[in-house]
Amino acid sequence: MSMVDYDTVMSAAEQKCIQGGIRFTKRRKQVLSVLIEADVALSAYEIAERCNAGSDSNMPAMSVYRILDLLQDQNLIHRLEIANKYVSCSHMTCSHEHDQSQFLICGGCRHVEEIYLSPDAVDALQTAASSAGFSAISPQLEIKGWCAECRQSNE
Amino acid sequence: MSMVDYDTVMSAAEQKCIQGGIRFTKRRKQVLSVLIEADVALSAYEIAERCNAGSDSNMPAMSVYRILDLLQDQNLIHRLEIANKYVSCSHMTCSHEHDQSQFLICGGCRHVEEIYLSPDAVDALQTAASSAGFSAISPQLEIKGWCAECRQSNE
DNA sequence: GCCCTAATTGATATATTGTATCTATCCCTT
DNA sequence: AAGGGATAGATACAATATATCAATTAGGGC
Repeated sequence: MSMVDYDTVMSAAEQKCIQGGIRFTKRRKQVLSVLIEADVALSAYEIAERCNAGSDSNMPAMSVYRILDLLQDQNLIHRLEIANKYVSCSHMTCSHEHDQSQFLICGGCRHVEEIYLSPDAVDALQTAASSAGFSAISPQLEIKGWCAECRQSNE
Repeated sequence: MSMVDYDTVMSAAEQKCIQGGIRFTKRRKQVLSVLIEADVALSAYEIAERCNAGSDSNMPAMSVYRILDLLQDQNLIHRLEIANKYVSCSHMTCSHEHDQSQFLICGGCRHVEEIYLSPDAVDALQTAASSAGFSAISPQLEIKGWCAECRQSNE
């Protein structure tokens, strides 16, 4: 997320919260900051740790969960169910809606990479899902795989 | 799994275990039976409960986890990471290898449906993964979506 | 500015999922 | 029958997540 100016992202986030009818409080800023500054996906407890690292702040894990739910509702972060971890949305400063996002998650080291599937590929998934009686696939796709490093060390 | 004769499946499973150099013990049969007879994906603790339901059997959850790992190694079951649940493999009686399997998981009710993606669709995913530095996607794909019922009740 | 209300946070308890470790038992081989 | 590796039992505990109620804070109308 260091490709976009931090302040720009944070004020875009604030706007989204206001539009969503919620406040962008100190606590919420703190959690979002940690995710924006992290270059990896983090668990809720890891986020709490980073919030508390070397400061007088006392962020309980329970608050982190609460805030994560909320940030997710505002489309500011993504929860990766395969990894049980969270990442900040890479489209926070975009004004238009992003109805699709896709993540690759390494089954070994749990490294997460955001990718962009062709509309055709997404269509193929949607078609397969429809045939099975599912009216829609999630706009957020998680695909497990193996990064080159983990692939090597496992063979 | 009721489409194939239970005994046929179980003896195929036994063969796979023997070929894998492990025993097909009473405990392991018990866990696999529960999964074969279930028409939904089950959590480890749900499996333990079903093992113990109305009998003198005492299957601890810890044993279930151990056995699930083992059955997975023999390709007899699948662990669905999005749902934190397990299903029996629908190809247990096949003699050839199945290097791909795909599951749809409802984000609402967690209903699981096995689907079959076209090789083209899988290729598209693999290509996207390669571009992102992943050498391989998992042979087991999990796609979250919404079944028709849950879709309705959420809108 | 003050009060009222609703949103937010704190605090505690507990549920759920999963791993680690050590001991006891089983069963195959010789 | 004995030895040894595989399997199962038992216990503890780590990690992830939810529920609930009380305390506090912030914003809007007066």
